[in-house]
Amino acid sequence: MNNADVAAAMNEIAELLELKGESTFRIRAYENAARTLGNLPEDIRTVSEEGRLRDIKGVGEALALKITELLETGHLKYLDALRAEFPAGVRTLMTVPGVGPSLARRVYAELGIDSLDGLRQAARDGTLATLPGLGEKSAENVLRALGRVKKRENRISIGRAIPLVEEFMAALAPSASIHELTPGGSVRRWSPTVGDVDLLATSGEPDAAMDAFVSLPTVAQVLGQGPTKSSIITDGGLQVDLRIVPEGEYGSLLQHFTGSKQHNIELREYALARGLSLNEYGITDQATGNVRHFADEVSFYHALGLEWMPPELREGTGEIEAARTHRLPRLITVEDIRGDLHVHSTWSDGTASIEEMAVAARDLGYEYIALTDHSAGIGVANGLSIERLQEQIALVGRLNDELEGITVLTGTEMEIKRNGDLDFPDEILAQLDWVIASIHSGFNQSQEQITARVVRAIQNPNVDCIAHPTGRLVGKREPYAVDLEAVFRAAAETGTVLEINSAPERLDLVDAHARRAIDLGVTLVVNTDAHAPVHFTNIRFGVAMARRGWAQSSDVLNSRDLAAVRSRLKRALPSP
DNA sequence: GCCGTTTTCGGCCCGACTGTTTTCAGTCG
Repeated sequence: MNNADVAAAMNEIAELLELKGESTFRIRAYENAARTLGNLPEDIRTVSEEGRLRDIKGVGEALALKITELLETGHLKYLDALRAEFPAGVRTLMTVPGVGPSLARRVYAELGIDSLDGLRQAARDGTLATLPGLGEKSAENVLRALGRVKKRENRISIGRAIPLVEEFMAALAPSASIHELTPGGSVRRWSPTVGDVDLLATSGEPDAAMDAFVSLPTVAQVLGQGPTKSSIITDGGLQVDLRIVPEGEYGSLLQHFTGSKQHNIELREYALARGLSLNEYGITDQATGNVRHFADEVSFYHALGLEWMPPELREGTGEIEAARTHRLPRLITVEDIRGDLHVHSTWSDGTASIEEMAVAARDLGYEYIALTDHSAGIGVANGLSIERLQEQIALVGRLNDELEGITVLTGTEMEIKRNGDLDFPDEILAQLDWVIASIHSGFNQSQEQITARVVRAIQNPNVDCIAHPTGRLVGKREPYAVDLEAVFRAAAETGTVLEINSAPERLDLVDAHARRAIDLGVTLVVNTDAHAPVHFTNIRFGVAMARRGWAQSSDVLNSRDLAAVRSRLKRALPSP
């Protein structure tokens, strides 16, 4: 029973309460708790044992009792009772876009349907259209929507979303009817995954702009079209919404549709307490009814007495209070990055030579890279033996004599083996400039085993860095069961650096973890794990995760120059 | 069900679009 399990139970309760038609506020309380628990960097069991459940925002007396019961017994009577009211299939009906709790409840209660197949049948044979308030069109829409049932896998990584968004921007930009155009929502916040894309525009002729939008060649289906909002599905299955307001209201439009939902809820509660009501068109003084409009976001936030917040911070995790009290972090930027400390070459599983990688990095303006080919223990990636590693060290020495304008550090991405042993002996590691240790095997080990492996590597005086510390693959593989809190504490104590891996399929550490690590005094490094020169551009995704983790340049090792990096290495530090 | 520089009770963000309705509920973000 870990944080994700407890969060899942809270979410299931929320969905079942929706089916029952319970108070939306009670439902929201469970959803809030689920979201908070899902992002909680600490192990919920520790929090519970130390009697601090009530300190978690959104957890009151009732939820604390339920969480405790869940942790102690593995079950929750309240949830079991709710489950008994609806067959499991009824909940899956709500995964159909357009089918909410009300329709799912009625379909079950009045037609006895409790599966997607049953719903499809009823939509086809006309049964569904017989329900009061529904007609032919509703049945057609349900039938079509059954083809795009909401699944977690339907969210795409930010790495896939950004190029698609750029294509849309390019296709719409030539239109005379569209003036300003910016992506909003999870794309603008650089969320690790994106469910749909919001494009935000100003236009003098919104109808013409919407016509142009829904007529784009990539559009497979038009979900809706109006003067301020239109929605389409691309042939790739991605939903894209276009929102349009007049020029003078662009600031509030951007703010509103950048979200997040939680940020907006908190911002509006903050505004309401000051007699102001917010929407996408402006700020309304509730006493006078006067509406003020804003052409840009900065003036919108200033009108509320708040500093402008970078979109990456807008997740409802304390950013509004920080903006009010002028305590926002000065977030790291891509321009701050001076080198990449996780780079592969053809010596292991990369596609370019050491020199090609070094030259590509230099062309980006970097001062240094660390060559970190895999060690032999990984088995599959052409890992280096001790003999090949020593050949490589010698070659890098010669390369550094020849190369102008960039320094290649010798290094390794060394496997932490299943039994916790490291792949190279200490006397070999001591010859390297930079040592990364990481896990590519034994993902299913217990939390105790995996944590012990990582902590043991951290405690090795020759290990500088742990790469992709949770091993997760976005939308494909859950993190292994490592106790991150223990890892962060060990890393802080020993001066071991933890990586934010920028590869779009990894993004590991992710935002909330990075933030917790920083709070505990850990130094981070943002690397691309480049296996080809083109991968260096992925740095923007890793920097985005760092920004979402409230990281400043001082928190990130490779924002420093080479001399500062060298002096920060573990072997250069006094013993803890 | 949570929460408190109005409150321990009475609030809880806000609006667009659709389909089926003669004024609105449901769904979504």
